[in-house]
Amino acid sequence: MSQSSRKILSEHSVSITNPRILVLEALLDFGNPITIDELQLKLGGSVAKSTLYRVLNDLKKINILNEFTSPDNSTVVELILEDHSHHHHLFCSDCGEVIDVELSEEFEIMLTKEIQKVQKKFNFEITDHRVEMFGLCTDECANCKKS
Amino acid sequence: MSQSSRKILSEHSVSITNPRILVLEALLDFGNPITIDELQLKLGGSVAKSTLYRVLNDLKKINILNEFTSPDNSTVVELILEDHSHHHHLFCSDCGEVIDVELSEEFEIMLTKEIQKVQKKFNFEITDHRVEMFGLCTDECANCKKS
DNA sequence: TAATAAATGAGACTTATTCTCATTTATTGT
DNA sequence: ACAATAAATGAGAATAAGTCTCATTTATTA
Ligand SMILES: [Mn+2]
Ligand SMILES: [Mn+2]
Ligand SMILES: [Zn+2]
Ligand SMILES: [Zn+2]
Repeated sequence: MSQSSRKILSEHSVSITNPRILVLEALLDFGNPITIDELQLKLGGSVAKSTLYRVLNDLKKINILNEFTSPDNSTVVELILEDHSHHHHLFCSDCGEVIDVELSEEFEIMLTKEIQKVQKKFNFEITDHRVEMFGLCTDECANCKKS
Repeated sequence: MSQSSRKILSEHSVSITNPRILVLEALLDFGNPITIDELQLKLGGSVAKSTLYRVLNDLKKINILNEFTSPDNSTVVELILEDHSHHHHLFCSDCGEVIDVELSEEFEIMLTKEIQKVQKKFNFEITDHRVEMFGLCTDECANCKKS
């Protein structure tokens, strides 16, 4: 693990520093999309707040970090790994969990065709897309209030 | 216009007040998704900041306002009107413009099927979804830097 | 029109993110 | 391994979007 975070940094010609290693390892270890709050908890003060944000920006710049806003307005980040294929997200409106979702290849193909139509219609160059789904965990979620 | 904003409010049994009328008319007049900054500009100080946020929350509560975050992290709002059908959004990463996009019915049907699969797989109750597309205006945008 | 509840404005407050700057650390060439 | 140099860090100040408080104004209703 310590190896792979260093490797990731050197592969992207970014200098290898302790905060960067710590943040990368926290992200690798968690393995799922994580809010910045949770990430800070996980780091337990080992990285200064200002440095954490700087490191996250560094990772965004080298395109290995994806950041988005959840419906409750918390900032969520996730590593983009090599084996990590294109996917989308499912959000629980109650407990705030964010789940990675892969949609079918046929669906993605159809979406690509739609995007091509939109590009033409609006004379846009579309470089990325996102499908987000919102709802409620209906089962065995310890954090969801089972009203 | 003054009529329809009053009508909207009374139809939703919300009391008719000046700030609510002013905000609704600004949104109706603009007609497109608008950032809160732009909305404040358009209102030109006629509504206090605290009141603006309260009014926007009121409109969300009666389900006639949609709010989302653009890729540059500004908050965007848009009215949900009766004639306003289900649609998605296209964002210019350069000038920040947000454009309403309707995708084909076949696409939406296929997406619904994908969502059903996801519901089963994760035991979720999915209530809403969003498709977002990101890119660049390639033409005649006064605000886009034509690098 | 009077009584009552609801909404507003002004500004204080909160809090996520950015910024500053003195200090520490990583890198590179010797 | 070492010194020189540039880059990164930590601590905390600054910024700013959004919320909250409370005294005052306004809408509703009878
Ligand atoms: Mn993900
Ligand atoms: Mn829209
Ligand atoms: Zn849940
Ligand atoms: Zn543009």
